[in-house]
Amino acid sequence: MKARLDSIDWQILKELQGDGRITNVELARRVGISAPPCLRRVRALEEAGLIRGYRTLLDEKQLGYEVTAFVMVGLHNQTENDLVAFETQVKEWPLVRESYMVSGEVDFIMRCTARDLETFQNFIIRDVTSTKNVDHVRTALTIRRIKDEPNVPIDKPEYF
Amino acid sequence: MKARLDSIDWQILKELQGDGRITNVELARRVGISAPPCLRRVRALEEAGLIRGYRTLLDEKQLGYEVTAFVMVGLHNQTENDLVAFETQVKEWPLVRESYMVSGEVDFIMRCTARDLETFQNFIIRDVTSTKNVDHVRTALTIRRIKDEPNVPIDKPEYF
DNA sequence: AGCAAAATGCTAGTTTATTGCTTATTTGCG
DNA sequence: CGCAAATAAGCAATAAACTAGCATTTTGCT
Repeated sequence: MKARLDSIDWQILKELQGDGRITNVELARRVGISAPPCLRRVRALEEAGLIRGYRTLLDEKQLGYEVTAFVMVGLHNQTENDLVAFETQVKEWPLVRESYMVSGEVDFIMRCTARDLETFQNFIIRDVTSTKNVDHVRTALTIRRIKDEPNVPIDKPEYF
Repeated sequence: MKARLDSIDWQILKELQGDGRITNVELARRVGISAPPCLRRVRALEEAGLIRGYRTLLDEKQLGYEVTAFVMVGLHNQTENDLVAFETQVKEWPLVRESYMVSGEVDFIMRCTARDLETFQNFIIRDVTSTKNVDHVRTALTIRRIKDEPNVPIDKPEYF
């Protein structure tokens, strides 16, 4: 595992973020080295966990998932046991795509996707609100997506 | 553009979601057809917009981005003009990775990433709260990521 | 400067991507 | 039901990419 990333590594990460299916040859060309060392760097970045994986983004609407919503949950008790218990539950709910434990007025924020409003409402009523230790649940249905650039901005590394 | 997806298309999407860098040969093998028609299907899915793109997921922490937070913003006025004005602003903030307009107690939810807490706080104070028409701002710092599977669950399509 | 470790580029063999073409399958309609 | 058109699949061939091994260069340290 590398102790530190040089400017070529940063460029590699930047290019890969923009296009996860770029060929290694093209990637090498863009960052200005030949293909073999480029591939070795990518493998090393994967190995080090800096690259967590490669994903294909799909259009949820077109696939029949009409509803995206945020669900904010507050628990009654927040001992480590309570938190882990809720986490375990969250992981089992297929509607939950992303979830974070947060500080503030709520304990968890979850981004959920459902085929339709009814499915979502059933999920909230039957599953979420009825879960042990859940104090309050607030939902926010998304009306439109404003921005979707999950990428880290690798422009001015300020790092090397 | 295809009117409807068959089961092979669904399998393709499922496999690609799981591994965005799988080779076409391997993908074809998994879905049970030969490589050329498989590639043609993928291209068609891209063309139709069902595949929105390919991304590489990076470990933000390791890259020096310590802070991930959700910011919920409510506006004073919500005419279409006001909303669009705020959206335009959101798109220009590099800290904002994802943003949705939502219904409920707040108007916008944004997922933000910053190098450190100070950067984030400066962003909130200097940029967000001082933006025209912003009524209230609530922030929730993430303590840990519970789940991160942005993928649509393509298991029981109930669709074809 | 000089050595050791690490990284690069080159070459070549293998695998994959991609295209044109033919055959098979599905679809729609009489 | 059966035919014709349209659609999709498979095959073969070529171009491109992947990847391992090796010689060379660069880097980091004393």
